[in-house]
Amino acid sequence: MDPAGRRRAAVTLKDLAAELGIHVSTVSRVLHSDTDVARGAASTETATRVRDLAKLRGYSPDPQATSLRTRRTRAIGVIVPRLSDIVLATMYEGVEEAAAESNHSTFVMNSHDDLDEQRRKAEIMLARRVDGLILGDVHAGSSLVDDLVKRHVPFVLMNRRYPGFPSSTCDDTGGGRLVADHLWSAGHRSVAIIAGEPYASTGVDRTAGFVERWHELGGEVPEDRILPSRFDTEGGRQAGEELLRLGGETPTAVFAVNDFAAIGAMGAFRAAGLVVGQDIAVVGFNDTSLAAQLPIPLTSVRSPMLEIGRTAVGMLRRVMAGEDVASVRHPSELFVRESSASGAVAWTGAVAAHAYPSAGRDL
Amino acid sequence: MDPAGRRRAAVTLKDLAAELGIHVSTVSRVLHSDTDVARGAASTETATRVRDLAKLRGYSPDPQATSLRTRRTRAIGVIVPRLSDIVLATMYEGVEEAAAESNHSTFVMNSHDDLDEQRRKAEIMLARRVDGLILGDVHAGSSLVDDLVKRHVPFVLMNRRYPGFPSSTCDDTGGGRLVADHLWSAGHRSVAIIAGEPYASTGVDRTAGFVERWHELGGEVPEDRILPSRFDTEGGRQAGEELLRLGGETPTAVFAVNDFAAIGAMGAFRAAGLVVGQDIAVVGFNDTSLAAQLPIPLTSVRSPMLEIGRTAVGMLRRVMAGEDVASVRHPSELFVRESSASGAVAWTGAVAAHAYPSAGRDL
DNA sequence: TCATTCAACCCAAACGTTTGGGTTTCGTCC
DNA sequence: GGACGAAACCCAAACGTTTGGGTTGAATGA
Repeated sequence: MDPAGRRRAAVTLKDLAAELGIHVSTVSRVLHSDTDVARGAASTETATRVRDLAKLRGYSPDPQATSLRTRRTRAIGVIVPRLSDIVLATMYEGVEEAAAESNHSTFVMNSHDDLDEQRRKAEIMLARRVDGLILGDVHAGSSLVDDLVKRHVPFVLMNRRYPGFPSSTCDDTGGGRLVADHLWSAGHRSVAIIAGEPYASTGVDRTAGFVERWHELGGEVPEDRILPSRFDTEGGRQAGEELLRLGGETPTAVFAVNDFAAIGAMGAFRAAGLVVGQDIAVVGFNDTSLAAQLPIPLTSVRSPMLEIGRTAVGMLRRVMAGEDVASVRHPSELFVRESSASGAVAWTGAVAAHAYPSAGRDL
Repeated sequence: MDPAGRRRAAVTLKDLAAELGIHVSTVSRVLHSDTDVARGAASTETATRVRDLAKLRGYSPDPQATSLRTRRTRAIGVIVPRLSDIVLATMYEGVEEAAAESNHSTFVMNSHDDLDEQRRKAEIMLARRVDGLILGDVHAGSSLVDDLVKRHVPFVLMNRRYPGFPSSTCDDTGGGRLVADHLWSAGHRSVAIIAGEPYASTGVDRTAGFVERWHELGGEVPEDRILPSRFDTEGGRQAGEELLRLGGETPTAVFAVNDFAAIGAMGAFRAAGLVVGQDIAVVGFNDTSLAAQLPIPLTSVRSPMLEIGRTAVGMLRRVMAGEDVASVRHPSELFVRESSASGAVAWTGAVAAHAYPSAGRDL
């Protein structure tokens, strides 16, 4: 045992070649050959000898050496606002899974939704020579995407979209419409929206979809009832409090574009003496695992987060191959629960999971 | 613009050397020199010319080439149960931050707390030639750590500990003791514990700390009132329901070793008609951002998750340098909120943040 | 019989760095 | 005036792969 505790050097192609008495290039071709062997590289007998020894010695190619030679790292960079946001974390899980399946590895970094940090993190990724980028934090009007295009960096967007660039997102507009339909048919006419950050297409689209459908139904959403907010619980609470401070009648229903904001808003309403689900309906978005398990189960629109991540990888692979790819908007489903079941549902907590209008079953 | 949209090749040392009319090794030394220049590598004049041109051309060293030569990747691998668990995600944020500061990059993978997957993910990391590993998912009695030691792989543990190996964790035992003190002094005598997975030191230690202190105070925790559980909301709900199904008197207080399990349990209790904070006290662990914002704010022990992650990186760097390092247990703080404020606190939601006994201020 | 073909290999040059060792060209000292 | 030493460089090998192009030797075809 050496004092430094140094790891013993990994076995290389050269080692295998020497042990077999053949040339290193032959070993490489055998071990790498796409079209099985046959490629004229080696006899079947030699090929099996090579493969057997490789397995025996535990050979695994040095990715650094391979990258140096092939000019590809098989690594993709992922930038998200923050991984401690369960939505992005789940999307990233999908990314990691799909990337692993195609033998890519992933670097992920947090940008904290800061424009400078986005750029900085992207530069770090590129300095690491990633083969492509997945951006989960694109801001409306950001110039970063244009720069990346100019530099011929392959990338796709995830979670948030940006017109003109390929993205893997939820059908946020459609999701907003589902919520409008639900609340309207439950008899609500006075509503408010906790709309999220204005630079994020998610919140903007969900809000737009809701408003659009609400108008179609004959309703109206006053401007001052659409409150921007952070996406976290604290942001939802602040927006909820703000809403209560506004003059005029308190709305009978609130659509928060994010489950966490919804939870914060519920806290604010409860603190003001309102009973969520009776005095005021609350609807969230994403249907995170929490929503159904809350003391007052939260109505929410389920977005296929894992799938959004997986799709992003597939799209990126095609972009890296030079293909043109179209954006994908994954359909969403509404899950109605006690938080918006308007008094009819007993407060015993029995979950009435009648979905509306594109029904989904609850767990 | 080339048809494949190929990225233009990055500028290399050779490019710079050619343009300056000097040798590539000189450029390398100038740009790399730890002890500023002076090293006899080049004149100060040449050095500035080199540096200026490098900046101008946007030179950034090829990490693959560097790694190939130096046998170090400056990459560290991180394995966690799942990144969609906000606790691990936050620790990872700390890891990423600290790693970036020392110019390391990080790969992170999910093991889903599956032993085979742990091994598989570790192998993938090692195949990528990471310089070291941070394991956030070690299981009690796992043989993986021993194997890593045998293979001289530098690693540290995070989040969960394993006797005999360096780990960066929360002082889980102490946290459990804080909860015991709090509940005891609030007058509770009949308690139950939702204890988490038996293979995770976090849950085990928190439970042990609680029980230990409870005994010191003269209390008793019946065996059947310590329920194993998953760490998520669903797991907490199941354990809560199980608890209510048990015969005998319902406990007046429940300690869940994790905020999410606590939230699930709160749901179960409410569904049974119990008012959390009045009929039954609930305490969680980790003080995730949700806890304070819940409709019924949750008493919780705050663990410094970010710091745990940062510390893990510092420890790993020392392990990689061949030093011996001792485990670090980060102290925790109890934040008392309405969920365990035993009726005295009004249900208006006014948060009474009197901490006990090692007080912490609330946000 | 001899050119041709093919299988089964080998050769060597890259990819971009790092680094242990030269080799000049001075200025200085004795 | 020659030795010496330092400053300021250059040289070349190595890290582990990949890959376009050899080179054999035997079998085949006309």
